[in-house]
Amino acid sequence: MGEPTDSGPAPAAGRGRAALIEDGVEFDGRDAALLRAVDAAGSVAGAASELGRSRARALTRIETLEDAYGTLVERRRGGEGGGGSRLAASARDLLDRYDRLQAVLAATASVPETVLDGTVAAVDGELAVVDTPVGELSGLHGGTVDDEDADDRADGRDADDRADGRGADDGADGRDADDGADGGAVAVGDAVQVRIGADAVTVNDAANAVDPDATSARNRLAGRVSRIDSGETVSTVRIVVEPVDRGGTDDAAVEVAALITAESIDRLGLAPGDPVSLRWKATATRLVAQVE
Amino acid sequence: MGEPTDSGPAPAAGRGRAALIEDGVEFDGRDAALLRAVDAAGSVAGAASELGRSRARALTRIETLEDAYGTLVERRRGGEGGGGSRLAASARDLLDRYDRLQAVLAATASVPETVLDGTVAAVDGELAVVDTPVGELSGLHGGTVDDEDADDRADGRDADDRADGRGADDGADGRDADDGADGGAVAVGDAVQVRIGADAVTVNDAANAVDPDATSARNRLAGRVSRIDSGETVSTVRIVVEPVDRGGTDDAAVEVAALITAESIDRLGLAPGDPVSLRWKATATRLVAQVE
DNA sequence: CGCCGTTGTATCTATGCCGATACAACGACG
DNA sequence: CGTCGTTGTATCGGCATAGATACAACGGCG
Repeated sequence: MGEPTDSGPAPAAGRGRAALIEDGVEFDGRDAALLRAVDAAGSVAGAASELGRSRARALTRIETLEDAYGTLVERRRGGEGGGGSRLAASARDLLDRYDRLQAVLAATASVPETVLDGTVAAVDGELAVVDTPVGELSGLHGGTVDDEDADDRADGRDADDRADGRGADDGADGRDADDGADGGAVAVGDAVQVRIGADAVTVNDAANAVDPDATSARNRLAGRVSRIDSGETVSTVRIVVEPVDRGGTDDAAVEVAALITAESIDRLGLAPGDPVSLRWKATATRLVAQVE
Repeated sequence: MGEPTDSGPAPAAGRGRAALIEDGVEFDGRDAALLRAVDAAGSVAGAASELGRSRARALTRIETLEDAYGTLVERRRGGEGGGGSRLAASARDLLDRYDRLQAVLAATASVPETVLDGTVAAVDGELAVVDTPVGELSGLHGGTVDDEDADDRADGRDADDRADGRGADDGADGRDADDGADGGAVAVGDAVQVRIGADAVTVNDAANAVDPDATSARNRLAGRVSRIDSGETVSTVRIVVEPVDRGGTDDAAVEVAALITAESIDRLGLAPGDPVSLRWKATATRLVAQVE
């Protein structure tokens, strides 16, 4: 494809980069490109020359990956055409998984987010209630949902016949040192950031109140549309929410972003100034310990 | 803190690793740990010795980072205690941003997801309609929402007085080579994975139908609760959705995962076998090109 | 003024990863 | 049986990064 003069592991999405990790071995964009090239060329040698990188290195790299991720490439030497290599089914699953991670990263980089600073008011398991300028919001903290039986990873998949080589074994993954912000757990009184992805916020007609008991969306705010940044088919709607009076001095208006389709804007008849009701799930709200 | 015998950049979250990228310079867990150590020790020298790494390297690393991210550490030599270093406000913002990325990554690694294979039926801008075993679903493809004026990055922030050193300039970010799956754009007829995060799916009482015009959530499915994996305060509910009859042979049942709070389960009175209505936003649905 | 611990800066060395190269083993095919 | 292009395997050198070390500059403070 392009000129192979490029270096670097993987530019990936926007202003972030993500890689899978298993057993201490990273699987990054470079590895993904290698597997894809093997798939296309039908041989590791062909893939290496296509990518302009060393064949021997490519082979040892594949072996390193296979030590961590299991069989990825079925290699055969001798025979028709001198031999050749094909991707194992698990390699395709791995690539799919990598692409999904990449898509999620791209999404977090490109989808607007609302970040509110607050203090933890209550902690109950992996859920916490945070006191923010717009009132109490609840969200998730900590990395994992199910700590014990991890690797549960749902996967409805479907009628497709692919093997689901997902689980692997995980292997405890020793070192978890130096990340600073430990696991992500918070305690009452901690200063935290409340992150709300604009793609998680549902906009409702203010008049048409939904029966609160009929939905699992907990967080709720009322506000007025302040601005609509129209894209071709997707628009970012910003809603001004009046801060609650907490006696403090910090009573600036807060703007919450919501990403909705242009069609929905039409359907709801949204325009700046309109009163709307916002709603989003606690489980789509992430709590991040604040630096200071 | 721990013993500095560790190496490697940063194990980060679960089975993934992420880093920020600006101007070709990666900001990873190692850098985050360095900045945090500087903040704690009050000097780069102290931070380096605390982390068990070279002081000179730590300094040059900070300079490299500053070339890309702007001022991060205010250094002062001579004077009381011989000098010292303090984190600039933008460094705290950067750390917060890194932590948020980490949190999102950890979330995608630990939150169940539903992946459906389908084929693109229609593309309209960044939105696409995909034909899946359970009918047509719409979701986002491609990395960015606003391509032109990127770096728009909403940020309600709030009354806090922090400077928002977010925007930077981006700088086009040259190389976007070797990722294989280009940008993420799809075309009609493409085989794609439809990724639905369990934290995006809202569960509604089947009886209590919400006026479709009152919400911006587009995707809708009816099904029955098949299993509830209860966590302490957050549970994963799996809902079996009957496949639509498409004349094909692939008519296995599809299970969709939804992450909801235990409290919501109580409130809705959910139990296996109950009919429910699922709802989630098109903008919370990511389309990923399939490998083969 | 000298002490002190820090920030700057330069240089040498160790390490690890990658490309380059070379050679053996393999097995269908002509 | 020889050819062919591939998979294995080993070794060498280049290059980038990090650690180690050394020394100058700085500026409060005793």
